[in-house]
Amino acid sequence: MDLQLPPTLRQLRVACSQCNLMELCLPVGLSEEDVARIEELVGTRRKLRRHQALYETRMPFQALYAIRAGSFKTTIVLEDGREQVTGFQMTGELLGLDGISTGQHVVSAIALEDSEVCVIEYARLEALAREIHGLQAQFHKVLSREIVREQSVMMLLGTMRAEERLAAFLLNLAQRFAARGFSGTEFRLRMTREEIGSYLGLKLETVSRTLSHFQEEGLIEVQHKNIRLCDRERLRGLIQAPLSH
Amino acid sequence: MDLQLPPTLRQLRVACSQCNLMELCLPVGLSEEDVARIEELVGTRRKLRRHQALYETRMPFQALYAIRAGSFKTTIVLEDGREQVTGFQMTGELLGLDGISTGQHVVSAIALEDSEVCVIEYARLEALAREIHGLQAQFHKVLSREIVREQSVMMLLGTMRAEERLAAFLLNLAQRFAARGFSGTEFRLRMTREEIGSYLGLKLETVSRTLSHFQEEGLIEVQHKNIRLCDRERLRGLIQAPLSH
DNA sequence: ACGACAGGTTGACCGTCATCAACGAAAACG
DNA sequence: CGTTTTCGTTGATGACGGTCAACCTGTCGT
Repeated sequence: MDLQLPPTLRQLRVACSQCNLMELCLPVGLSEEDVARIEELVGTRRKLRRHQALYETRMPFQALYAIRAGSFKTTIVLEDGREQVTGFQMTGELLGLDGISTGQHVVSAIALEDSEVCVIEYARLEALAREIHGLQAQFHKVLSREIVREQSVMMLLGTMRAEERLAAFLLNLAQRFAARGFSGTEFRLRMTREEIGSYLGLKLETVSRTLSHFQEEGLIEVQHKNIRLCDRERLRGLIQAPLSH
Repeated sequence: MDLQLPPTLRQLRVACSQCNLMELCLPVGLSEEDVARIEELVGTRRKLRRHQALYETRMPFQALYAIRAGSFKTTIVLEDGREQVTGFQMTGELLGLDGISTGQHVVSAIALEDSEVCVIEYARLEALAREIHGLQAQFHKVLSREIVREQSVMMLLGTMRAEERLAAFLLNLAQRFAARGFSGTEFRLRMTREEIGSYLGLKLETVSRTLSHFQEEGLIEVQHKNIRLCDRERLRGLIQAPLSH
């Protein structure tokens, strides 16, 4: 599969207004008129193969990326080599927000499968946000939403037990798949057990064991990377009432 | 101590340009001219007693708050009552960023001591940010910095052991005190062991034990809430090389 | 299509930190 | 100013999840 598309195809820009991700991406809530104006934001698009880095720690920050197709993980590494997955991103979500702070990327973004992103040059985004109130508002919401998301991960890592973490993780994935028009009860994990564990502060063996355990309990069905949620309610119950504390 | 100041004193607005926190707060990097313009941002100030809430979960979001004096913790609670401290904030830092996303506050902000904040009406901030490029840039950096901070907490909670967490916590506090012109080697904790533990994903007993252990090792001196860092280098070393893994 | 390797599962054992408990000290309250 | 409550320390014990290891399966690359 060749990533170098012929020039004609390459120029063929899929306008935001034509994109089926509009409700999930930056243009949310903008008027038709404003959407037309922000289309100039997306200069180019970029394709990535599985395992390829969109950007890496310490690289200079210049652009944000909206995921058009595929999915990513973001990771941060300690000096001693320990690595942590800080998030999994799906279509419509924005990558690169961490770079704004210092002008250098803090995390690395790695494609979990062959993927494509829209490149949003940050300087242009700032300029347009000064002109289009709706864009500014939406961008701030995206930033704030990321703050909130990370807070709930902190909650998960700080207070939850392994079962609860996995349950919360699966339900979160399900909800995001559903928001994208896919099944919220049956889906395929794009990441390995080790990546899940890294995100949840668990070892891969614990992830594997806990998934098996969920299956024995009839909560889910697991077959490799294919997941099927059989009993959402009980899964949800797991989070709220860990062990009748 | 009366919180109701006489009207004259109440009106007496300490302008941003006169505030000694300028280098830590929103005006960072702005021209004198621009600073003059953003002074209209701070409509009022608000004093809080120890343990008083600046805002709480689910309260409608309307303003951000810049800490003028004192310090805060932000906490999030799960339905089952479990609580987690998501951050400790000091002078010059901004509170309320979590509310932008949904228009409701997600966390609660509680004063750790008698404190004072500048109220920054969010609508005004957005309007001014559209006019003053430097303010927009700075605000985005603040949002992004919070994202990055939370990522390093995720790293801490996900991969570090109790000793490492405490060491990282103390060094971070020290650095922030130093940035504010206070001693970076001797300071007073504003929070309880339980709050520290909640933030670090540990129980208060573990926090207490680990601090005692650090003291035995000659790394720090602890007396109640007073901390003195005796050997920053070895403390730092603890984080990078946990147990020669 | 085949082989090599990454990814996943399961078991046995062990370490870190949580839990329960008792005590002591400081600080907040009237 | 004394009393009560909150906060902190330390000890004993145990559980949860980490570690090490063996084995299996699917997938990727050639």
